[in-house]
Amino acid sequence: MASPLSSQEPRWRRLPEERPGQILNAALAVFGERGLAASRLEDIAKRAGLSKGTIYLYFPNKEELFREVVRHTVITQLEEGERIVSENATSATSATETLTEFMQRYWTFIRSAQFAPIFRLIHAEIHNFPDLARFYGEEVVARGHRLISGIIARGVESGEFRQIDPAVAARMLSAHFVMHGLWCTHRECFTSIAKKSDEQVLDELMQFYLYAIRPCDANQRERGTVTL
Amino acid sequence: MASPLSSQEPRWRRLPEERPGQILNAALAVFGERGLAASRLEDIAKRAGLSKGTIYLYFPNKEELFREVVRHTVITQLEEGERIVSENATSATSATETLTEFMQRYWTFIRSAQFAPIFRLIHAEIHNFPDLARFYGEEVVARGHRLISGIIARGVESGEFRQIDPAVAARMLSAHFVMHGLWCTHRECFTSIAKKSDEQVLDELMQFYLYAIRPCDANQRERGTVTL
DNA sequence: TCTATATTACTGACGCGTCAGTTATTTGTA
DNA sequence: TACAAATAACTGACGCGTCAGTAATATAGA
Repeated sequence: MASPLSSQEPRWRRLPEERPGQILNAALAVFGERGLAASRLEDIAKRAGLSKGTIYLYFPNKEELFREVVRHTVITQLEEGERIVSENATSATSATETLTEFMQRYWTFIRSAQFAPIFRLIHAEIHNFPDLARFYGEEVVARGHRLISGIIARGVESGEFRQIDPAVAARMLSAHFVMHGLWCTHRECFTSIAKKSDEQVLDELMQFYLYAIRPCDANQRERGTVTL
Repeated sequence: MASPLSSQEPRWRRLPEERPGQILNAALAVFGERGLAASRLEDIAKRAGLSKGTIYLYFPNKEELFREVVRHTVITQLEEGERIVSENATSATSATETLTEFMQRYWTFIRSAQFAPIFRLIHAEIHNFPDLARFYGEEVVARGHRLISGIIARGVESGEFRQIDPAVAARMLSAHFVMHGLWCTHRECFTSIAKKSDEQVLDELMQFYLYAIRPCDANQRERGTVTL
């Protein structure tokens, strides 16, 4: 794997700035695969190209490392998400266009390497870390739903979407995306999507959802333009 | 909790027939709370009102116990589900009625004490137990989706539902229900459903989904009859 | 040379799995 | 019916491996 160490190269390099991030990434990967209890600090260290002791220079213990992994990952994703959304806010497009673009972004987020492990971890440890659970519920789920329902509400007002409770519609969208994301992460197990690409699945999600929130007449019109 | 033992009552009773089931139930509860690795056999034993050694009279080791917990729970639920569906098959009702009734049953299943823990466990251990993952994917998810798409297909044919790929529609239904089931299990964390009852959530699910699969004209008509 | 950074070797707690021993129940015998 | 012997069911303390956390040692880099 690695080239044989020339005697010149140091066995390791001092990189105190980069260590926390490296450790957090490695930890997310290992925690995500094995779960908190079954993950060994030594495996995390190996994955980060370090020794176990080094982890303890940056994190007080396994539990705090776990907390930081969740917080760090979630916050990183959140900022990334917010950046994306604010980019889009500049162009004053229709609610449908905004929503479509949002769904595309949302799907890439859901299908990113971080989402599935974090989701699993949070749901697995929700009993043991109520503080993280609350943090996740408030800062991620609720915040995300608020973002979506904002778009929906605008569409309802403009008549692009039917009279529907935006909060409900937001939950439905989220449920679709999260669940399909999880299934796609384990394609090999779930035959119904085994042969479909991420793009195909997204397409199905968008079509289904848009039909579900559009008023009857809009769907009528849409039907005319699309050939089955 | 327990009444003080009268000197007559034995410290324990021989119940070889009932033991496996008791152990499996206790194990599901503990595994579901703590996860596989963090669960101690002694806690499971205590919960079942037994000592640790007794577990080893019925199961070879922790891992096999886990396998059996998943298989047993899943199969039990599956049989229950099938019983319910076959009951309903006798009455020749409309696809909409069948679907509505199915959704009600499905929701009670999803909201049962067993569903959330099993879901968490399978998703947490999917990497470590590929055999269970395949079993779950084939025998539960795929089978369930086939059941649903059968109902949908009938509705499409009869014109009750719009022209939609029944397999896709089945997945969407499932995604809605599973995800909302998980959220409802942790109401305290998810503010958007914190104040809603299970019945309200089901109602929202049904209304949203039915709109999404009905043809435009049916939704038009429906709109007339329902006051918002 | 000095010290912050990293490694390696170690310790102790914890929990799985075992098994010698205990208790409930059944069966045989009077 | 009564009680002893046999058996099946169950218990809980202990051995042994594993791993989080720590102490002692090494090395990069100023």
